[in-house]
Amino acid sequence: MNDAAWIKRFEGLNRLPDAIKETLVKRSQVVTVPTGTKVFGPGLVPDNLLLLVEGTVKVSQTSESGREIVLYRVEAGQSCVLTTACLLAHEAYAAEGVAETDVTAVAIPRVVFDELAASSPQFRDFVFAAYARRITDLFRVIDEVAFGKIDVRLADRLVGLAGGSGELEVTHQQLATELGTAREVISRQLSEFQKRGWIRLSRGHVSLSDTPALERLAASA
Amino acid sequence: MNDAAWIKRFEGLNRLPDAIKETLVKRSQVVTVPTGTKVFGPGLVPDNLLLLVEGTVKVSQTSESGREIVLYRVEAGQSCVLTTACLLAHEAYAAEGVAETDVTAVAIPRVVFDELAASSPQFRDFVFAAYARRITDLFRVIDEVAFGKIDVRLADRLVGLAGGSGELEVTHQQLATELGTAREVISRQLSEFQKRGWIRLSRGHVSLSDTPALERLAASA
DNA sequence: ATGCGTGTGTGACTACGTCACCGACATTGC
DNA sequence: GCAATGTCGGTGACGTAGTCACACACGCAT
Repeated sequence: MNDAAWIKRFEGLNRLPDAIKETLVKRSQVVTVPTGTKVFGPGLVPDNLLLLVEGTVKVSQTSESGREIVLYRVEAGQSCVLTTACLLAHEAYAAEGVAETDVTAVAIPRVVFDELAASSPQFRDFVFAAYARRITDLFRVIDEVAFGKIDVRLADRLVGLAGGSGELEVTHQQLATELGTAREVISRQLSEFQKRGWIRLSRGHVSLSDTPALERLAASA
Repeated sequence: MNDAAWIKRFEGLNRLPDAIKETLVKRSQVVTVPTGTKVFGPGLVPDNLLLLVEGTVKVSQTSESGREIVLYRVEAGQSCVLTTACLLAHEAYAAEGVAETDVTAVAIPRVVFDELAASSPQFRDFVFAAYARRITDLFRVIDEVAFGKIDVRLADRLVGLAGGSGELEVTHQQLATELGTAREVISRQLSEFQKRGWIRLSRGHVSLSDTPALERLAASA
């Protein structure tokens, strides 16, 4: 019962009454999945709500034509809440989630989710706040795809993905997928960034040498 | 109590127990809003969930740059459910909803919504099913904007907007807004359709003369 | 008729996406 | 070591979509 520790990681869950916390801990299960695992996706009717304790899950969508775009990432302390809609509506899911790192998560079974939603206003708040966040993310994606310039979007993504180190191991194709564009477009844009001295390129590797410059470009959205 | 008639219009609400139906009818209010009214939007924290009995609400998003794109429409028998996330998460909403026609709707106050969510599994199902539908819509928009060709998207939209009559009163600019693109692009595309004999154009008016052709193009998504 | 606001047409240009292809590099098996 | 193979990245030519700067057409009010 003392692994209730994970609850602290989740913004909205602290406020839950102790009785509810207990149910949550007792009736859900801590699971770990290795990098690359498909957490949910078309054909997989999910029957758990996942709360990510550690790691990140990349949620992306693949169109009929086979092209792919990253919708958002679920980070530690967040939940795969959009799956709940399908979870309860028994619908197939158009997007798929893949573990980008080794992931530790708490899996809340459908029935438990439903009980909690019934019994705890705070839990409902938690769920709807998570929804609001994701939907906002989707709105942002639509805005960027529809109206954004790729140099700006790419700069933004590079900074976002690099984290503190300024080093990232990605292929041009992977970056193209992030933004839902073509590999060549990314290649050319990266060359341009390199020419300006903002990054250094090598096979499967990008290293940011002038992060502020990239941030400035990204900010000019 | 006999205006409970509207409940029948909503797919998921028929299954509600009578007691719940009664609460719903008693504690919500039928409202009518005229064409053009802003139903929700940035700066307006919504405190009602609207169930549309009659009319349609157009939900669109405007980017910082002032460009606009239509996200989806709420039709009779559906609900503005995405607002509930903000409703309960107390967040501002990035999108705005405008009554496209005179609208009759049932407004469920926040507290009633919360009570129903607590007390009725069927109501929760209804809400999450509505969510699933909207989210699916958003995914479709992303897919189309990112990977779709405008001729296809335009053909699809023309057919969708025209309804049975095959006549529609829209400016090229409005169609551009529908798809999140530029007026010139629409103008040229419409000219092309006209050249092929699929439509006839006049100021502020489009009349579909070969709907099947448009549908065929739209289907080749 | 004159003027004005809104809606539409057009050409030149830029940005992005597509296609076809080639060469560089890494890995594996020999 | 060398060759075979697969992945990754570079490049030119081209097509489609979005941008910019206009000019013109129509409807309405004065």
